[in-house]
Amino acid sequence: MAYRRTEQIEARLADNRQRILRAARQLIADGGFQEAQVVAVAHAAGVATGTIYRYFPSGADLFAEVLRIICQRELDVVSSIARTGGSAAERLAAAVRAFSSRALRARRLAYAIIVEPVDPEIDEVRLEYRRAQWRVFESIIADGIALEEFPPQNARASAGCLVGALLEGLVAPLSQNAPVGDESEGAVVEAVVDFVLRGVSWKGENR
Amino acid sequence: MAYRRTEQIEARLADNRQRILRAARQLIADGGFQEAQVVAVAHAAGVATGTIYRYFPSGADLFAEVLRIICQRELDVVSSIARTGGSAAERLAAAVRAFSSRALRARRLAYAIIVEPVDPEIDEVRLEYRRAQWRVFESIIADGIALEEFPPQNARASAGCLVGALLEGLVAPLSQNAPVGDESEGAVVEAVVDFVLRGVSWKGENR
Amino acid sequence: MAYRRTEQIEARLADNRQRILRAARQLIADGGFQEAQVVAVAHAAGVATGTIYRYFPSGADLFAEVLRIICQRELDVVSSIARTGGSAAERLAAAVRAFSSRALRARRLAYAIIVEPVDPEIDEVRLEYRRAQWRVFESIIADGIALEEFPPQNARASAGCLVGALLEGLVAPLSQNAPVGDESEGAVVEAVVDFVLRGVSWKGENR
Amino acid sequence: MAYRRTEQIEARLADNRQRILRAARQLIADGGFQEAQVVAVAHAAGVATGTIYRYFPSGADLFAEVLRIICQRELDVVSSIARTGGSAAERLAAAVRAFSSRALRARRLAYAIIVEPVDPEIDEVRLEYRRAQWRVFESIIADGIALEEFPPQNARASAGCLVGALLEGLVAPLSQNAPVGDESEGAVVEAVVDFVLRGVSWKGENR
DNA sequence: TATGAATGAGAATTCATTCAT
DNA sequence: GATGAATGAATTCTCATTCAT
Repeated sequence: MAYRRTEQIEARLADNRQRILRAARQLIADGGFQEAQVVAVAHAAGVATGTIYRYFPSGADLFAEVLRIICQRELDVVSSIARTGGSAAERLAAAVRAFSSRALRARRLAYAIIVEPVDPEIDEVRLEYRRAQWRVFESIIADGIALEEFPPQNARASAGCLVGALLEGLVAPLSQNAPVGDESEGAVVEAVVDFVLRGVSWKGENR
Repeated sequence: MAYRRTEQIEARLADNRQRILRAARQLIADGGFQEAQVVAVAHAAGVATGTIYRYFPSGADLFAEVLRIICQRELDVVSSIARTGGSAAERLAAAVRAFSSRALRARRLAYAIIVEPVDPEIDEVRLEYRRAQWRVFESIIADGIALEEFPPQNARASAGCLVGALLEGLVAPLSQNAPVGDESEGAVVEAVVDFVLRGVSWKGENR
Repeated sequence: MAYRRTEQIEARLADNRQRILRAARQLIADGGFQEAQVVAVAHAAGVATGTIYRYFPSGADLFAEVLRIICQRELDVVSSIARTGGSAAERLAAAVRAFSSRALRARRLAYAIIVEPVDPEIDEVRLEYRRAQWRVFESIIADGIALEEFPPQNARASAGCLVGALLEGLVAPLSQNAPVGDESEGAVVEAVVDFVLRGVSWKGENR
Repeated sequence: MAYRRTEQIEARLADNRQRILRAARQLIADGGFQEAQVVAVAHAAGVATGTIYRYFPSGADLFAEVLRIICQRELDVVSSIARTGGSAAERLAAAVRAFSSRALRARRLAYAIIVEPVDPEIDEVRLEYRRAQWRVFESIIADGIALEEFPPQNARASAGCLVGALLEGLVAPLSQNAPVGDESEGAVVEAVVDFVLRGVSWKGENR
């Protein structure tokens, strides 16, 4: 009898794919890309090693896909906030806070996504994500400039600085257990928000 | 006749060590830590594999040493500028410009140093370097706050943001051949300088 | 269809393990631990190097396991004989003969097991085996002392001497192709039996 | 001017040779053949690595020579005692005690010499030494048989057993930190002496 | 002759990928 | 399609021996 790709089979396939991706994500979140080896992912997903290669051309592709999914979700959250009403400064602050709070909730994962590269192919995805992040912030900044809420500036460069400030100011030190001082995390987030808001804003006189 | 460790021999030994370090540095600059394997370094340095181990306890130690040297040099340059006279803002701008111009000269290397970890031992060095960078900028900011040149702020957090802004704003995109726009590099540097200066400064009113 | 670990597959796995152990044993028997390297074992077993590591955590573990198996078998034979009925002297003689005849059948191997250490981990197994051997003979001697079949003596020290006499009297010279004289092996065995029996027995007068 | 091998030069050469041999001996005594690497010997002897190769064709030859010297000395001591007056039993006991006390004084060395092989070439020397030891004891036993002090027996086999009993009874367990009981070393030596004397003597009746 | 830095073959181990079942 | 044992190239590190100075 001929082979039929029934709905049931389709469902099982999709399910397997999901389980693999989820397992990989979990492993990355726990131990970074370093710990996420193909065999380990297979084991965690409850499938055989070879099965991974039915769904992904290679281990690198799998991890790139994981990264892509996570990044996309983050980006969606941040950019939806960015589209909310309010002044540019308000939208910027909200976006920064959203990014921060999410990153702080899953530090090891955030570190792996943002800082820990392993493979050029994976790095490529990471970079794409960063560019997308830049664009989200760039558009808010550009809006602010147009409205004269922010001074004229290279919006793209400022967006880059902003993203960098977020990453370094929040993710890197926290994920590394490098204390930033006695402040609670919330205070650090606010300090970062202040910094980046000043960074894009009109400069005052000494007072 | 007894063997003498003549100056010539000393020179050869020192030279070998230098050649190994330089070869390692070059390989890292070209292909990151990924490409920098002990055998490859030996080959590039024109020595045998075993020779590497006469000068360094392990491959990781060699690469950590490379990183340490490069970072120290960068740090020295930036911190010596940070100690020069002038207002806090002037010193900050000078330090940022020095950092930037150097990083732009060796992008792949800067990327490897700053972003690409490989080994916990190496990562440790990288992290120390970052903390040192933070401290340099933190002290300038603290000075500025004391002089009321800058507003009250979490100097350490601001320093972190500043370092992040530098890394992301300059190193990461440039080293990845991701164009930041049509501007020349110099313009990007100035945009970054503007951003971070605003980031630490008094905030003005909309105008 | 789901993968089933069928009996056939189980058999193949067990067979592989056996083949690796047997290949290792053979290599040790031929050239001692010196010649028994992981790659050589893999080759001899007809498997890839990596396969060895599916069955054993490390090369040392493999070789320790080989040693353990061989030693255990020898010990079982000798100690089962030691538990047979008869006078202490009869049991001792029987145990010594059993040990000897087996050792003579595989000299190089016996030598490797008994004399040739390579690795602390392997040495540990060898040592345990010797201690177990001591205990077997010690208990027979202690029985003989209790029954006044043997004179009072340090049973443990005597057991050590006995084991040593066996090893040196039989294994070492024979395994090294050092002829012990014109006698057939059987005669040597009997000479050793005589020696150790006298060694534990009442001493007579000159006659 | 022509090169002259003056007495002074001869002396220096002999001195170097001695220093190398002594250093090697010391290293073997401290850490066994395992620790005695050519470079380490050179360092300990205060000469260059290459110098070793002026005096010995290879590392193995050096260590074999060390073994030869130590063994010869032991043999000389034991065999000179064996030639002293007294009954065969007295001479045997004296030789065994001499051997034992010397071995106990330098256990690690004794272990290395007797038990720890490393290299076939070195092993060869060890074996020769054992055969010489056998012969020393064999001749005493043969004398005892001729005088009817000892019963007829295979003198060579008995000598082998005797050597084995000594090695296993004294050297192996002690050097391995395997306690032989609560007895002091002296008691163990005496137990071994008793065993081997009984081993070569007339057997009595149960009493 | 003496020196000791350099050599490089060799040994152990890892892990992405394949393929017989 | 799924399985997971098997593969083996790749990598690190060691140490006896050589040879330019």
